[in-house]
Amino acid sequence: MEELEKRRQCLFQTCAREELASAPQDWGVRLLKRINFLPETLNKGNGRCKIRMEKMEKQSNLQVTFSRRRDGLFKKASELSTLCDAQVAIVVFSPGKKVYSFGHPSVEMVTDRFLNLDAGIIDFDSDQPIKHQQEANLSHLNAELMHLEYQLEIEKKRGEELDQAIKAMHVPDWLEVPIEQLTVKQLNTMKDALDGLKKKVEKEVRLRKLSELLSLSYYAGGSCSSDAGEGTSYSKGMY
Amino acid sequence: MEELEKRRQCLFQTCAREELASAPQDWGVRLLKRINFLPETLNKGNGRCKIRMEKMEKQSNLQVTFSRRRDGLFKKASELSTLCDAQVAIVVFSPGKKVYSFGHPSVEMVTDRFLNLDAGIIDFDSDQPIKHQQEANLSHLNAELMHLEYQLEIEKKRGEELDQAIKAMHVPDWLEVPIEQLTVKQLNTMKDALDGLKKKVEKEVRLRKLSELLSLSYYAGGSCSSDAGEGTSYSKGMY
DNA sequence: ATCTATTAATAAGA
DNA sequence: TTCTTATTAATAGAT
Repeated sequence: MEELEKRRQCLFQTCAREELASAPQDWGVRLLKRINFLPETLNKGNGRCKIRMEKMEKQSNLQVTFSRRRDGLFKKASELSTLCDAQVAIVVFSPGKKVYSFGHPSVEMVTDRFLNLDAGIIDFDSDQPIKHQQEANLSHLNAELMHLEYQLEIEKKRGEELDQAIKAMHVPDWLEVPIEQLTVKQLNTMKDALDGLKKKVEKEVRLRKLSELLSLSYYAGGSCSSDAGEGTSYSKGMY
Repeated sequence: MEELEKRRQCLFQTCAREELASAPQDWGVRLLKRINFLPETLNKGNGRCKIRMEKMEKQSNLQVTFSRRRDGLFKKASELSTLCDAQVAIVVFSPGKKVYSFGHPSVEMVTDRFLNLDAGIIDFDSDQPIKHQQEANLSHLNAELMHLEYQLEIEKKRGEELDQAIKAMHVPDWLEVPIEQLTVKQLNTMKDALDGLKKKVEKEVRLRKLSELLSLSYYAGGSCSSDAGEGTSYSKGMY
């Protein structure tokens, strides 16, 4: 087929260029991705897109995303319990007030165990059940704190590294924007703008390279496959 | 380099074979994957392998897998709560008897809600001081969390207002650069710079969220974290 | 803990 | 809801 032949040509030529000199381990995949990328018309369907980690606004998307991710979460939990012989319980309330739960061996079993740990053994004649409760709560909070402090440490470290990297790269003057004076929302907006510009730049680069080769335009048809499957105690209720 | 040459040869030969005749949409990626596969010596490291969904036998692997998947599970839960504004609680017991939990807004809050649904309304009669105490503690924690969420709400609202303002200003001038007049090299440099700046912005966002939560939390410098975190509590304890 | 290569999850659209 | 496609994200195994 001639479309195939065109692709071959394109591949050969690009492959013969010097950009492979520094061949990383996944050079092939990168190269082919780039090639597949070139003709805009080649991509017919929309694939998965990156999303921002914040509340979704569109109700329709939110609904379907909630379903998908809830299922995914329960699947992960199922796998964890299977692979590692762990007990897991999950309870999820959707914004629409529906409740979903997953439990291995059962939600009640796990939460019971957890609550008993958390509240201490409730002795019926002790004169200080309160203390038990408080201590349990305290150690719980302490554990939480330690974890959070650890996370903070990580963040700081990473931040410093990034600062170093940026300093080392001599950012052009026009990129110097007083980030510190912006709000989070502004920063997000800026990030989007940067993404857009970056894509623009990348596209320009691709077009430049392509114009040196040939002006090929083709389209593609194709298929894919998927799989799924699992089964564990999986309850879903509505209230 | 001769390794590169080997790869090229391999690519050319395979590319000339007939197996591409039925070229699917991702033919390139598949092809290159297969090629990377061919010469064993070209694969430096081992990548992810498929695993069977059954109890892992090797203790060493089990331990690390448990950690990874637990983290992954909590991350997914965090994302679910952030994206879909859902309440999520997870409790996990490792085979080693350690307990880990995740909750948004807190494990107690969600399990409470769940148990109340499950068992009906708790009697508020005063013949059970223990219950009273527990409820008092819980309501204390709950109040705290509600406060946090309220603050976040305010912050979000303010952010949206600012976002509107920004949109009204259009894209800043410094983003308008005459791409068409640059060389490929300049474009690449620019791309790198954009990447750097983007990372910087993302980092700033993270730090903002972090410091915001830090200043809100009144437990001895407690903090929260992670790129999805917001008001999510993330606890890990040992008993 | 890090790295790499692979599998798995999933955002959009129909 | 379910299917498809194209990407991003998670993670198994080795270092």
